[in-house]
Amino acid sequence: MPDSKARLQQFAEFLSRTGLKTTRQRRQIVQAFFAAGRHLTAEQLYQSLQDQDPGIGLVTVYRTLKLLREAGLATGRQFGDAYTRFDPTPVDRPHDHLICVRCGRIQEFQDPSLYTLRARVARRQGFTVTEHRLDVYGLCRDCARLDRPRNGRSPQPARAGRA
Amino acid sequence: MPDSKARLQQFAEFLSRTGLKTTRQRRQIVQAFFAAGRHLTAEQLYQSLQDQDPGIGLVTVYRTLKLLREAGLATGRQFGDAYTRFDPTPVDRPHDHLICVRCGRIQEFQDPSLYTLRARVARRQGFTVTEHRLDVYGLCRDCARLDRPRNGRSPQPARAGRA
DNA sequence: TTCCATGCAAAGGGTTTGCAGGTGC
DNA sequence: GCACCTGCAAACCCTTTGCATGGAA
Repeated sequence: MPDSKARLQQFAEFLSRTGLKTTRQRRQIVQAFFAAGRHLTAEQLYQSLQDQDPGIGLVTVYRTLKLLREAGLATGRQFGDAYTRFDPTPVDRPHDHLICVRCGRIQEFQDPSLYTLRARVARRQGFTVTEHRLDVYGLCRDCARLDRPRNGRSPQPARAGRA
Repeated sequence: MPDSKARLQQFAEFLSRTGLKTTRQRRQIVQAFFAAGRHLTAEQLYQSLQDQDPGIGLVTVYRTLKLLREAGLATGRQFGDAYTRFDPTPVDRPHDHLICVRCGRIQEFQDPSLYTLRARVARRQGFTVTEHRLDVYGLCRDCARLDRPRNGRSPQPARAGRA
């Protein structure tokens, strides 16, 4: 949670600029969002707020996340399960994801050469790139280790259901 | 639709191997699926079948697509809208996607250096890669052209709602 | 003749919307 | 005080499931 203050500020400005209001709920949701880890679902964010203020509805969380996206401060992604997961934007550094198909763990990585590739592909196809998303699927170190000796299935199964 | 005969054959084998039955509906759905373009939604596949046989239900299309996935002959992807889109598998060549955020058009590309990148990233993070998925978002040639002179919004808006 | 398959209708499940009462500004 | 907000419940929408009838083997 580096410059979450600045982010809160940005959101407040977005609200007043758009003629919207700063409410207790929005403040808390946005604060919790920037303080939390990445890849949160609306439900998870909602849960994390219940402790400090049970009077915040899931619906308001959804609505606030929508505003955050409109403000350019959040991005939504889907990783194959039914949920939309949210990240702060602009993210501290652009990154992509490694997803363990066994335990559902999500690791991040960045590789600059991806931008070269992206530009090359776009040029060839007459496309103007604005963004991309790369998901790499496989087994994380722990799950790969468990897989090699034939161990039953172990780590927590992901709720996911990739094709 | 190169070896769609072979694919039909594979599916028939899968069915009998699993103790399932080859029905008129399954034959038609699978045939239409392999004959059709890529990235079809269940609904689109269903529509394309209505002409030749109105007696095929959407539910059966869903069920058959599920079987195709279990047989390893189809893959499902989500591109940011609510629908799951289906591709024949193993695909003629591995490919990734360029998605126009304006008109929803989907182009394909392949770039071998992606595999190098993927391997490098995995090695660094102790990950064992099985597959990946790269979606590049932006404007296709036509939409970019329409965007430059300030033209209202034009081409068919995607039903999508990316973050 | 035995299961499996189909189609309809209804249920699931994440997300959005309508509405009546609250609350920033 | 006028909009905008909130929370609840209900609606949405794609997809799946229950059930009674039909059909492959």
